[in-house]
Formats: sequence, C-alpha cells, structure tokens
Amino acid sequence: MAPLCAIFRRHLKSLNLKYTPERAGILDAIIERDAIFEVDELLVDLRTRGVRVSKATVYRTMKLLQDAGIISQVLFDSKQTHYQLAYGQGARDHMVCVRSGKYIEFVAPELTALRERLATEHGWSAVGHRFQIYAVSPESAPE
Amino acid sequence: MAPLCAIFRRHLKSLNLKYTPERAGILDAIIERDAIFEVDELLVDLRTRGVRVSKATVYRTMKLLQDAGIISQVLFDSKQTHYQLAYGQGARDHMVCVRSGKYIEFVAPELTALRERLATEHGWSAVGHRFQIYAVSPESAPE
DNA sequence: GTCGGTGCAAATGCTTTGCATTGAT
DNA sequence: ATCAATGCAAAGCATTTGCACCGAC
Repeated sequence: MAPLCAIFRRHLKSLNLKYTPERAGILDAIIERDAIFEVDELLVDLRTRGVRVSKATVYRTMKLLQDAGIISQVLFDSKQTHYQLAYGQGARDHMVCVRSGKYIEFVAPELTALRERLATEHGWSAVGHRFQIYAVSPESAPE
Repeated sequence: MAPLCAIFRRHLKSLNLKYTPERAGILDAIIERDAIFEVDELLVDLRTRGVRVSKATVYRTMKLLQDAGIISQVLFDSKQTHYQLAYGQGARDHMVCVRSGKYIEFVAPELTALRERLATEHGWSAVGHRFQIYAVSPESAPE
C-alpha cells in the first residue's frame, strides 16, 4: 500500500505540511482496516498498534486525508461521521440494514453512467456520487 | 394538502398521541415550503407565520413526522440535518454543486429497480434509498 | 380530570480550537 | 533554528432531555 502513502506525502508537501509519525500511523491503520470506520474505532486500532495519538490529531488528519482524496465520508443516519478509503476504487455504495446497522458493500457501475447522463442533461459536470439502500437484512427480518 | 394532515393525525392516534396546534403548524409550514429544509429555517418560517413553538418541539415533531413517513432525512455533508417531504412522491434524489451548495432535484425511477434487484440478490428487502450526485454547476465552473 | 405536550434551560456527545510544548526538516 | 504539529482541555454546536406547568381529549 505504498502508493497511498506516497500520495499523502505529495499532498502534504504541496501544502508545505509535514509527514509526521502520527499521520503515517493513522493512514496505515486506515489502510489495514479497509472498511467503513468512525474516529473512535480508528483510535482503538491505533492504541492496539501502539500508535499514541490524540483524538484531536485524528480529526485533523481526517480532513487532510479527505483533501488528498484518500478517504471520503460515508453518510449514514447517525450522529457520527463515517469514513472509508476512497482512492482508486470506484465509489463503493452500501446497503444498510435499518434494524441492525449491518451493511453490505457493492459496486454498481451503472450508477456512474447514470450520474454522467444526469449531469450532462443539466449542463453540470459530475465529480462523484453516493448511493445507499436502506433495507432489512434476513437476520433482522421479523418472521 | 389535507391528505398529509390526515395521515399525520391517523399516525398520532394510532400511538395515542395528540394532534396539537404546534404539530399542525409545523406540518403546514413544511408543506408550504416544499423544499429541503433545516430545523432553523423551519423555525424562521414558523415565526413569520405567527406560530409560536420551541426548537425542542420542532425536533420532537421531526421524529414523529419521520415515523409517519411524511418527511425523510436528506444527507448532505454538513453538520446540520436536512429534511424533505417524502410522502407519496418517490424518493427524490439530488445533484449538489460542490462549489456553491446549490442543488437540483430529480427522480430516477431506474434507481428503485436497481435497489430492488440488489436487495433481492442478497436476500434483503429494500425499504428506501438515497442517491446523491456531486457535481459542478455551470455557474460555478472555473472557465 | 388525565396524560401527554410544551417551553425552558441544562445536559449530551461529536467535533473543533486555543495555547504551550514538541519535533520534523 | 524555524515553523508546523501535537496533546490537552476548553469551547462550539446541533440535538436531546428533565422538569414543572399547560392543555387536548
């Protein structure tokens, strides 16, 4: 997963910012997790890996990683912000269980086509999209 | 717009809750607005219409209206929760300008088909979806 | 007359920020 | 050495909640 690290360093350098051990550790933890996460979950991972970093720094780094296009926010209904790795892969979409919160990821290439078509129709130019399905998973179904 | 009011009353009655002037005023204001809104914007509307109601009551009513299926949350990137009328109309989707925040609404029926297909494939049953396109509007385009 | 509703103000809980200290380059 | 980064604790803010009073049924 060297490329992401390189991208991050380049991004930081372009802004005259520094590549610190904390920022490196945070990015590593995100790459290793490779799933949707919240800041608190990431902090647990970091503690486990022996990376000592404050919550404030994690929040500050989330912003930098978003600017660099490495992670993106995933909008769930909850209060907490969720993030996921964004670089390279097409936008991953989700089906979330409204009962249990469990979710499945999927990629639907037709969404990219759809978004291009709709944007063009209105004279806009698309840069991304989010699609989320609310559903009930089999395990949570009543009967 | 009587039907929504009737639906709300029925929903309240089924839970042994009361249809109060505050709740009626809030629903009216939402119907009249007929657009995406935040709680603070709604409060301004309510004040203008002479409806005296506290922010706490508006929040409590948002929850009831969501349960009744009359409004739904729209997830933008911002901290604030956005709502829109949901009843009857298919879920409305949005194309948001990442520069200006301006947005366009559209309905894409194929999304409903897509969500059913994906849910079925995984053995889930879909109850709703959200689709949001991030784009640059012509007015905000650089050149 | 009974519960549930409302307003107010206080409490929450995630996220941001100010500031003194530490550290990457 | 310099200028940015970090940790901590305090501040911010949208939203929620406890409580005493009010009002719909």
